[in-house]
Amino acid sequence: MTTTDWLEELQAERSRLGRSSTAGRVADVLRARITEGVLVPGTRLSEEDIGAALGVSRNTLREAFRLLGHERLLVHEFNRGVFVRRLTIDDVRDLYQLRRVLECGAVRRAAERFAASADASEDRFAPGFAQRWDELIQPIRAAVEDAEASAARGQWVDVGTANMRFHQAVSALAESPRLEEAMGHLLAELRLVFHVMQAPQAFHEAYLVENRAILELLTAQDFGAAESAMSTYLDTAEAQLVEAYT
Amino acid sequence: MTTTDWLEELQAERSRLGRSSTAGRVADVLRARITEGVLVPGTRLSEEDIGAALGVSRNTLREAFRLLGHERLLVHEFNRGVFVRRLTIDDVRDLYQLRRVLECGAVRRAAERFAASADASEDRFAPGFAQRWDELIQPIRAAVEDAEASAARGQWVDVGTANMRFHQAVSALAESPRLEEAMGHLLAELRLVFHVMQAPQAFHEAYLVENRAILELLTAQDFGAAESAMSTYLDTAEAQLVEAYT
DNA sequence: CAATGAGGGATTGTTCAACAATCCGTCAAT
DNA sequence: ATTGACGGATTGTTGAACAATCCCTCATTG
Repeated sequence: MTTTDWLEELQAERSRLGRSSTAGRVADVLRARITEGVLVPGTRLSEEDIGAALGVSRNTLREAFRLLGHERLLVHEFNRGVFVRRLTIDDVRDLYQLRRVLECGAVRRAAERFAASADASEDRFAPGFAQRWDELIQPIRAAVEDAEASAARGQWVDVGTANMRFHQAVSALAESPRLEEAMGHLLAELRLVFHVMQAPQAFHEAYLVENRAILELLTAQDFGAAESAMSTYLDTAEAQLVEAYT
Repeated sequence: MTTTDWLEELQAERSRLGRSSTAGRVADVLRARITEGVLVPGTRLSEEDIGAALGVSRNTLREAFRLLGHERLLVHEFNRGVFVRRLTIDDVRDLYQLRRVLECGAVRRAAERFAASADASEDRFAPGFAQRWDELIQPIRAAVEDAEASAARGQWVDVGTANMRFHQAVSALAESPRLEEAMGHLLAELRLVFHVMQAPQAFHEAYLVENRAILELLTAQDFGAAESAMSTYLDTAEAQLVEAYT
């Protein structure tokens, strides 16, 4: 192990160090409450009350609000305060429009890079993409298996989070930090919709087999079929969600 | 013109009303300075100095910093201050990776919706997409013509901004507010790279004909060719930029 | 001469208190 | 039922204050 290896390992842990901002931690707490569904969409977050409850100043709290506002979990109305975002049907449609672009795009990028690294002539992109394929889809496989295990135990909220992790892992195939972050924000926003839905079992159960199918297609390196499977998945999910949302 | 029409028009102008936040305006000023290239990447933005220069309090200024930090124009290093973002080569590659997904994805979405609204059976998406096609590509045409006019006048910075508007307009084909916003942030980030480049003429001139070609393909409703043309465009642009950045 | 360690000035992180601006509900008037 | 005015409550913004941290300098040490 050379010196540079040590430094790279340390650099990977740096993110854990710089995390010590009060506003950031406050944002973490609020984000958890929102994604858990404790803070229902539409509720107003009073600066004074929450500041007193968390023991932080109004200024610091406002910093945290800005953070969550940019993640679209809160909306900030001037001179009125911040509210937990309430998504409209158009928002849901837009989110799925973007999911189509991001998730199918990630699969497509993976396919192109796989092909580019298969014939060794053109490896302009990350080297050895095809050789690393088994590791690359490992997180996807883990998410699918977690979802199936949780379903067997009847823990449907865990199925939901595992399902989210599945899609996050698929988007990670593009190996683009910005795409991955955009996908993370998108899924956090979608959670706001899922919480207003009843019957999580019927909703999540149907997607178990679809996720498994997409995983097998990716394992078989059949990218075209995987992309179209993802596309139809998103079509049905959007239709189901839009219907349940009215 | 019925009453509901009036209300919809007013609602469209609401965004112009709520814009009166001091932090937001400060962010606008700083954003302009950054995208103009006056604030060179790497420079530190002192809270005290800028606060005094703009006549705003430190707290308000920090809110503006946070806004621009979320747009990735500034980086915030704990206990050290905020700096104009300095992009690495990996950042440039990632930005183009995301451009491929977003811009090609937007063209693809447009193609799918065009086909869906062409056979009137399935118009689940926005109605009459194919009928509105001429209006939809109008902003793209305007951007191309502006770029050509500015090039004829030798105003190469205007060519650059028109070029940006071209790609923004292409991404707008998906009619997804979130995709459009993501594209806007992406292009603002890319401006940081363009400013460190010399010879704007040689850089932008080559893309005039390519943009025109993509426009003509879109006009002819040849979506497949338009998407692949955009893809090769991004390939060459990325290669050129990566080379110039070393 | 290189490396280490202590000191000090400058900048940021966070809090607090205060005032102006704005919103919202209530109530009276027409 | 609509309009207008009033008052309480909340947010927007500021200025000051103190603690925490960083960065530069310089002396020490081997």
